Amino acid sequence: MSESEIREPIQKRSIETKEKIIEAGFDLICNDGYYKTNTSKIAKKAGVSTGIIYQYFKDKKDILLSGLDKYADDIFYPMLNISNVKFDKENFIDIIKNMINKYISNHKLSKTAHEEITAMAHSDKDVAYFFYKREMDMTFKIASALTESGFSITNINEKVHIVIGLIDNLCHEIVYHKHNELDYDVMTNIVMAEIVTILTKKD
Amino acid sequence: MSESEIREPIQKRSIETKEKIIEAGFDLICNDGYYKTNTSKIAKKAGVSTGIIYQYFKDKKDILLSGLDKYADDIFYPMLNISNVKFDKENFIDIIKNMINKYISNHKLSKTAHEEITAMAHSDKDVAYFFYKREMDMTFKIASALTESGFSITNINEKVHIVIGLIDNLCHEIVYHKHNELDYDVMTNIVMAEIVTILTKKD
Amino acid sequence: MSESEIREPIQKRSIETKEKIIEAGFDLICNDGYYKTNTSKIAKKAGVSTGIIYQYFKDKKDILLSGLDKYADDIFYPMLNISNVKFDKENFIDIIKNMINKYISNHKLSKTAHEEITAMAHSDKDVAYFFYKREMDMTFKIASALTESGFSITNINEKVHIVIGLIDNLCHEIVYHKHNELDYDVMTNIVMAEIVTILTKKD
Amino acid sequence: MSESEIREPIQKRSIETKEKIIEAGFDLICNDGYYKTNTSKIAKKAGVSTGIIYQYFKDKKDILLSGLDKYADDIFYPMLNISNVKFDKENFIDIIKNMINKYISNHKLSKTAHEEITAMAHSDKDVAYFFYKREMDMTFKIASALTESGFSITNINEKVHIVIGLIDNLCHEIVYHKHNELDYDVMTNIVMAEIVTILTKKD
DNA sequence: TATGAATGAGTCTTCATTCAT
DNA sequence: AATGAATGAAGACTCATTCAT
Repeated sequence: MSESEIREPIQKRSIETKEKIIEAGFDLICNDGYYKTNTSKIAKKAGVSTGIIYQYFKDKKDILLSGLDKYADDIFYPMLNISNVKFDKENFIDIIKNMINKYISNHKLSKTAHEEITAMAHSDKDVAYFFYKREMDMTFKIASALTESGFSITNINEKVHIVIGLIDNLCHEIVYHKHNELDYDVMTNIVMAEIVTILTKKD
Repeated sequence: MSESEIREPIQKRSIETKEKIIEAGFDLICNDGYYKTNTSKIAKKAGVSTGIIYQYFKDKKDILLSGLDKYADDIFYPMLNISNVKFDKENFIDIIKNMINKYISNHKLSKTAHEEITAMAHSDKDVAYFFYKREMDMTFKIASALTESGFSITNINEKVHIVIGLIDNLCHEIVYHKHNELDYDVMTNIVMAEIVTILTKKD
Repeated sequence: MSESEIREPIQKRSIETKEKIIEAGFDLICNDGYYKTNTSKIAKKAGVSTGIIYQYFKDKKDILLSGLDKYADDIFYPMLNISNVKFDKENFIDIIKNMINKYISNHKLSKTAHEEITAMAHSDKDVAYFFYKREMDMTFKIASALTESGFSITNINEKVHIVIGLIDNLCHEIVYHKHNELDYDVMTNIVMAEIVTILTKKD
Repeated sequence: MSESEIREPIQKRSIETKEKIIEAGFDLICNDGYYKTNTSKIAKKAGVSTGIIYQYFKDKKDILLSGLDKYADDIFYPMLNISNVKFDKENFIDIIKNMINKYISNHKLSKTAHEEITAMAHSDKDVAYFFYKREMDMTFKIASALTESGFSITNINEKVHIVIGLIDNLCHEIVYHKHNELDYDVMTNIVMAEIVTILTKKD
């Protein structure tokens, strides 16, 4: 029906406007949730009119998706930057530990963001697809890093994927759940040991 | 003063009405998602009037919470029933395997339900709290079962919690993601082995 | 998507509400035009809330269509009532004359209504279809009336249809255009004579 | 004071720009309807910026009106060209037949255009006025042509006007309605005969 | 107890028009 | 003379909740 073309900004001013909308919109969605964020709030926060939003974005969700493109790596995959550091047998444990810490501190930074976005990833197919791809990307990247660092691991993708899940769960548990009955230092050590086992054991 | 009290049904008919609302509401929410389910649909499906809903429930979310109370165990923790089966060293692997299969088939049965509810668990604090408690319950139950079956495991709660997470991730991956690049049989075997390692290794 | 069922009113109150909305909506559309009439004006004029509109009507156009169902005969086909009067060779001219007068006076009564609705009939496919059917209905009715009154006319439907068009044009011209250069009495006489010729001439 | 004057283009380029806007705008309005055509689509189709539109046109409707000035004769009064051909008693029927055919084929060429513009003529007073004048123009032109061709007809304007209406109705019926119950060949013949009667009968 | 009619604030989105460049 | 970014009021429609019966 409405073939109102989405404009790809050319002028500097409009590029800035688009960025402002993404930033404001993503920020609100991360803090308040997708359903509690409305376009007028986004416009207000971005300091623009509501109308302009629909010149740069197909709809509200498009803002979220753009925000993910722009910020998801920082929020969800901060370890990818660390992984530039070469893995090697000696600093292996430390690097993993580092990744976990980085991951946790990052979760803490944007506590609600993780939750709100994760919620969307479970209920919205576009967001789900976004993460579906990212997860594989990350898996491959880490697998490559390991291989390049001299590790020779069978079924490496499967194993890395499992490891990422382990870390994810651990961090989530630590940041959000705070089950008093669990000892997180112990848990972290178990997970760390597990990771080592998975990645080094011959099968 | 004139706070409209939520009625706790006493008569049989009232109880049935309340149950019908819970069932209809939870079913719709599981299938379509919380935000796409409205109270009029729920009333229609339950065969009651919209007005009556607010005599048994505080608000729409209250229906979801009630539904969780009633159905969550079946949907999210089907292995708890299996766990009545005693663990022992010999059938240990089989039982785990069974749990995983049960878990997967259950996920498949109510594919969207898991996703929609998980989404809520990440964005709504009440639902989050519900699962926060359930997770610990399940952890303790399984830990007890293991202990009663003669296993002697240090830091058992932490380990079981990690194991549950492993299984959860695996099932989710298998049911929803279907990353073509991953071999799920291999992945399942790795996870299985991992579980055994975690639960049996002396630390 | 939105399966918000349209309610068929049961209670007396709701039937009245629905009628009020149709009346208010159709009246506004007839006076101001479809595009200048908005749902909140309709609600206000009907003395109801905007929300209730969408329990009885699919959308704004549904109100128009309902209005047509209810009022179109009075506005567009007032001659149909007259046509109950039997045609016969003697009072034939008088009856036609009567029809034309009735038609004209009716046009004058609801001057803008005719125009706005005619506009819609030319731009909206649903409204077009509504009149598509009505036109044939009217043609058949008049044709039957003629036949029953003893007229024996070949190709009667075609002829009646043409006659209706002639009357329509004449009335429209008289009511709306008022071309000063034309003598409407003369014109009426010509049209009348023409009608007689068409309906009585053997071909 | 600071009324933004509408510019009358003098330079060749400006004139071309204005023409492009008229063409694009009128084309879109004819195809999609006035309300479904927005200025940004017009600008895009014309290959100009939205801003420039308001330097040549007072508002959106001004474009439509300009389009009518430029194209209406071709679309709505194609027979006027034919009427250059002299009427005479011998080829009279053929010329009328020709006019009808030309009219019909023209309607078919721009099916939606006729409908959309007719709709506007019934709902917008400016467009209505445009056609109000054109109708008389055409009536006079054809009347003159007939007179010049040696016909001597009383009340010629009234008669020609009625004839035009007959043709209009016929064509509209044939092109848009397609009532299966009507035989259009028969109908055309009746109308043709009628026209001859009207224009030749002494009264 | 129960009904279902009614509310009205709130949502996303559109678009003619203006304005800074 | 021209651009295209920006405006913001207005529109159709939704829905959790309340209320009259």
